[in-house]
Amino acid sequence: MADESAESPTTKSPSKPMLDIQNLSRSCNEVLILSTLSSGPHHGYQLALELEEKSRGAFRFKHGTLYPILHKLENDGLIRGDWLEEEGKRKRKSYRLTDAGRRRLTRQIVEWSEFFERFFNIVVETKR
Amino acid sequence: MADESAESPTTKSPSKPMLDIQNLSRSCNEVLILSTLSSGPHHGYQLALELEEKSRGAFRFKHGTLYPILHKLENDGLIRGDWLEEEGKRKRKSYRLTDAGRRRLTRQIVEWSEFFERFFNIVVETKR
DNA sequence: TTGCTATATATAGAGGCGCGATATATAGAT
DNA sequence: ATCTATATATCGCGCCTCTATATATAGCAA
Repeated sequence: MADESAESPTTKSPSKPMLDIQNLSRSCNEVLILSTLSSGPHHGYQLALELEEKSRGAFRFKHGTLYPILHKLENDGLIRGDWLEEEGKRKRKSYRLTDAGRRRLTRQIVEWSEFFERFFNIVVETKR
Repeated sequence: MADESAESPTTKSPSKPMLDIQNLSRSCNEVLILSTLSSGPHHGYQLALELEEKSRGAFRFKHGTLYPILHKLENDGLIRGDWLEEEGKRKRKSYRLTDAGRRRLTRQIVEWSEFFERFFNIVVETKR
């Protein structure tokens, strides 16, 4: 929980900070899901397939990982899920981004960019 | 301690590797430490200070995180620590990279590069 | 000398999180 | 009738980071 509700959403200062290392996995999963949803609604199973395909096998979501994350994101108001029941199809839960989710995605991308910059700054410099 | 001793270190196919998302935090901490050590020996406390400084405050190692990692890295043979006792100084444990640690660092950098590439490929593409 | 701060290392306990395993259910192919 | 792919859900294990605590010494100030 404990989200960014304290800071002003409109006047967003870009100096704010950073992803902490302890949350990299959680945040990475979140961004990948939100990113995929930003191109349109997906259901869970489809999300996992698409991410695996688009990453050429690199990002494989396990079911035991994916569904709890989706529930959490929905609970946090970042995505919304609606059950679809179509003829001749298994019923599925179609998720789409909320406005809050879209804002979160934008912010997360900034944070990841900063993280990468600093990370490689240190790693490449010392390695060189 | 279940490391990668099973796979051949020399004949490593570069097509396979990749960081899994679940290990991002662990691996990030590892790379930052190994990178810093690649420029010369450091003791623990000094590592934390230097990383915090070089990242302009972004990467802050807590003691409870740092020392267990150092012990693990030493246990895995990636770094080696020697106690230093100098006149008028607290005794410190000076760590330096082993050959295995240097190899691990090189490999980790490749994996992180691939990770970044795929990550941004997905994130930027869908966001655009 | 007493106390405070910075340096320096160590570890136990708490909490979070992904994953493996397992369960349920249906559509389509063999 | 059985198997596989689709589709969602949840429990418990294990790993990992953090907080808190402990130990120890050097240097400085009261």
